[in-house]
Amino acid sequence: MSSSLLTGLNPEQLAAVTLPAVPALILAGAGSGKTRVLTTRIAWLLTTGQASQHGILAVTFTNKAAKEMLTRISAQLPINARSLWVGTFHGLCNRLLRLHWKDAGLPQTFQILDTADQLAAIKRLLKALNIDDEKYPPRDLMHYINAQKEEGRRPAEVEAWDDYTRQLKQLYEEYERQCRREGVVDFAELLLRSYELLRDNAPLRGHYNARFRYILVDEFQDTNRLQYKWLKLLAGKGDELGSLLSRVSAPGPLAAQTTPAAVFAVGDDDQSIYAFRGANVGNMADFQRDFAVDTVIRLEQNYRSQGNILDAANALIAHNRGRLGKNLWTEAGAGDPIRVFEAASDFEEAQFVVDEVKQLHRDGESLSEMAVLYRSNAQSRVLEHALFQAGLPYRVYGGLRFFERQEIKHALAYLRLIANPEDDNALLRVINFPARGIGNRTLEILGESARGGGVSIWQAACSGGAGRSAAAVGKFVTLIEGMRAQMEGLSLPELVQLAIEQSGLIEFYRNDKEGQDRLENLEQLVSAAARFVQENEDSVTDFLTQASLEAGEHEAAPGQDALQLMSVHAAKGLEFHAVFLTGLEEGLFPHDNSINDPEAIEEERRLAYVAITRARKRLYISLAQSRMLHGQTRFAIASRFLSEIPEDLLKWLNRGYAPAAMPARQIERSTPEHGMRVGASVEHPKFGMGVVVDYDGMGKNANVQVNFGAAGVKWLALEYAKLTLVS
DNA sequence: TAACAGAGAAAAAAA
DNA sequence: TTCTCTGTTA
Repeated sequence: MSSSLLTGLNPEQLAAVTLPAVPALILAGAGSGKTRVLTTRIAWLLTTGQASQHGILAVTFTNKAAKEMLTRISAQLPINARSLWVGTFHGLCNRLLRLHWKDAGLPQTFQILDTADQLAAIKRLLKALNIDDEKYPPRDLMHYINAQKEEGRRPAEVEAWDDYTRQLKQLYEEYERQCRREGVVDFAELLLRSYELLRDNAPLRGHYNARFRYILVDEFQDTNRLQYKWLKLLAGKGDELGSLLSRVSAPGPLAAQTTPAAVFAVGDDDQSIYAFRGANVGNMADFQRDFAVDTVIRLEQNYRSQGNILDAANALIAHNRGRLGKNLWTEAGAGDPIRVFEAASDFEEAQFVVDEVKQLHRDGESLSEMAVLYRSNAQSRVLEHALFQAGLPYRVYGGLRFFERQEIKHALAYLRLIANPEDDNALLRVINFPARGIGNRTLEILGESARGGGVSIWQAACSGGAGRSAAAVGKFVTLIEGMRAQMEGLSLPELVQLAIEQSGLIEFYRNDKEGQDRLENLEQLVSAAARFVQENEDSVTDFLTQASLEAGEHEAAPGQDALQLMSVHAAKGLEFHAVFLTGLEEGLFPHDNSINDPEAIEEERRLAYVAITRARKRLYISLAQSRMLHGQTRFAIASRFLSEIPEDLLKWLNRGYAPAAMPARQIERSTPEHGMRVGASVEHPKFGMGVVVDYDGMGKNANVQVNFGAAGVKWLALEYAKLTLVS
């Protein structure tokens, strides 16, 4: 049985899959069969009887990855999906907290705030405390609080050195109080609370240490500090502070005496592209040190891309310093060169993509096997326009997901309110939606009376005293109580139906001339609830939890064969026959905001590496000399990343094109006497290559403004600056 | 209370 | 350019 499981694995994959119970770091390059190794290892542990379904925990970052893993395992073995702990960090923490809500100090039916809910809660807090939100922008405060939690710090552990930080700390504390009062937890809290639960409860920790002997981690390079600390605790590696605490509070035999679980960490430092949201690549080194890892396996054979594409990726990423080190190779041939197109404008670039896609499609490639990637979502507009004109079907990834849509959030807020009237967030969301005559003034009065009495807004609303709008508020209270009275004996989908009808949401969107899509989404919500009770229990809390933890897919409904448009971030983990990597310009990719920070540049480079390694057979790289950005035409030079790819791998499709062949659109200014027209390429002995952005003055007073990319944008006096015209 | 106009900002994103 | 937020006006 296990022999068939292992056939087709290469030596490194086989070694990883069949490792004994030791901590191991698997450096899995792009396209090296990482998911296969993870799932086969689980299947192998189970079939050889080394572990029971009970004893394995596997953690990922996205629901998609978790589902994929479960699907693949069950294709190899009959498993009980419930007894296997496979899920996202947040999903697994939620599972722990639901099981041990009492020990964790949470109400049994605690609700989960997503980012938008959290921000709303913080705004409300600032208003209640009368804090100037100019001085303490809600968004900044949210980041501050989340950052503290991700470092594992409660307000008591936060250092404050001046009035400003003391205030931040104070606000963090008030925010926690508010969450506790309302019975809600945010995403970071799921992690932190679950971490503290294990840290402070020695028997419980001992139980899970004894249970999960095998812990597998996917995308390890994306873990943040708290996630790593959580893993350490769960693996029985203790936490200096934690074991100290438990030694004081629980003398006697310690859980720390159990042998640590075998942590199988799979990651790729070269694909670490989420530092901006707290990912800490340093966890890979920490892991090796803390767990005394002496098994590091490199998966370097790539099964996805052809040679030239891999060579380009390897050469590019070699410019980063401090890598753990890896070099992808393939048995496939070199394949096509990388096609490079330098367009005069973003319009021309889009047209190029359209023409090539059409050609490939004519040659028999399906559109869904082709992707257009860009650094920032704003770039999709021009592309979409050109694709639309050409009548090519396309699908854009990004934007709002199903459970993030306003109509869905409104409907869920009614459900939340029925389930828990103390939920001020939910109440404020819908008390006047659809409009029922309860305005700001009324809400202020309600808010003050709630605060004064130390009660929820719901209770304040029930006790009347809402000023002139008392009648409207009373009607709202009656509405919600009416719904709650009727929910007895209703199934979840029936309850959803009831909520969207009686709240007036359906009627509101029916009368709204742009509400058609929203109506359909509300209907889909009822179907989603019906599906949920088939696959799970008929529980409102569980449904609301899933809605918070799984906001749904980013893509538009799949239907016909369509070209895929997405940001490079969104493309991670995917692969395509042909990839168009667009906008390879200084200032865009790498982005302006990264240009002065060497670490940020390295992350941009890893991002480019991820983009390149998405392609199987064909890779196109394009750039535009001029581009409409923020309503203005900007000129840029080619990205440094392009010059970091060996020339012999590149095939320039239009190098040395005649400016006359450029579409009329962009350069309307005539060429000045010195020849440095806007858009011209120039070279400076110190600043290197640049592009002329503007000029003024004549003769001895002539100045030109040049964008040198990395060296910045500079005004230079032509008389003194040693500028030479290149093109 | 709701609609509207003007100002200001604009990288990426999972749970 | 286009979206979001805020303050003003009907």
